[in-house]
Amino acid sequence: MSDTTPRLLDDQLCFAFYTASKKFNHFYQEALKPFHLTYPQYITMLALWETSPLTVRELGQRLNLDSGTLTPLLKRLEKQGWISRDRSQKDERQVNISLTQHAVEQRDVVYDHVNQCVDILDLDLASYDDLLSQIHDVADNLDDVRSDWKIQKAF
Amino acid sequence: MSDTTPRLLDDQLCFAFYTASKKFNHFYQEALKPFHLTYPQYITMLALWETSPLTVRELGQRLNLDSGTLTPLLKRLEKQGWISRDRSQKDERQVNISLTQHAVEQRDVVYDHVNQCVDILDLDLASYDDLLSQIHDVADNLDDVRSDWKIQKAF
DNA sequence: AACAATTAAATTGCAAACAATAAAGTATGA
DNA sequence: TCATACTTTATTGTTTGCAATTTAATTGTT
Repeated sequence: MSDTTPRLLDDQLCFAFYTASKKFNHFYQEALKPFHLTYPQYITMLALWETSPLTVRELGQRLNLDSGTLTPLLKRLEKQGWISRDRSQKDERQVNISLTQHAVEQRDVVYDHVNQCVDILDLDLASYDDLLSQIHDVADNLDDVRSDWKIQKAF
Repeated sequence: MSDTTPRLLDDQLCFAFYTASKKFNHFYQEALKPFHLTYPQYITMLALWETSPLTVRELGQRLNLDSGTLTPLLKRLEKQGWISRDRSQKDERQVNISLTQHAVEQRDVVYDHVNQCVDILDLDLASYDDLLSQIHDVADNLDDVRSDWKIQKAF
């Protein structure tokens, strides 16, 4: 992998991910317009439609986001009537995020609409899952390096 | 591709890109610490190390960023001594971005250090380029859809 | 019980990202 | 020439994203 000649911008894996991620964002932003949801709000809803309620911490682990990002995002989702935020009775530190009736009802409507948009992308299932696993591999590698650094720092 | 059962969060291509892109961001953020560059600042420098000077518009086309993002970012790069911003004489609307002497001198230093970090990722060249082209394909698909929507809107 | 250590969420501050708009220069056409 | 359209950059406002810190609650230890 090492090489003396620098890779051009377009040959950089990081830049491909950076660009593709932004384009996905635009794509979903457009697809989600009827529901007034941003993409980060949408994946938050996806996580909650899978499992609900979840604490802020659990959501954060699921989405790789910290409370600094989630707290204001969740306040917006609450204001728009998608979720409710309630301090846990058992442990007052925790805040439980649950779906509103509206969110439960809209689940399939949102899903159908978004999937209809995704279908336009015309990706076939085999290469989709293949690509997915390659991306997960890279992401795992990046995790490993991060923890390596942490170890290095610790000593 | 169409399916009645909703894909779970972890099976969504968009989420894989979203997550991987953030992890790359962390990775480079760490690697670039010695130079006090953020990742978006770094790719801006990469573009300029390839070709310089560039107008703000040309940089924006290269990086898929608009002036709302670039103007403040470039002001920060200027303040830190990496670039200079000068109104074009020929066309007063344009601002030429050029490298400082410091930036020219640091190019290889930055490159060597970052590449050394990337080597830790341990990606082999064959799958790297293969993955790269798959990602470009997906990104191109997303572009097409966006332009389709524009056409739909126009009528 | 009383203290410290840990944990969860919120807050603060900064850098992106982008839509929408404004401001200023340039090009075009009557 | 003059008015209009277009282009380029800058500005404003909103949402993310994250590091660092704060606040409050819980757990552990003596």
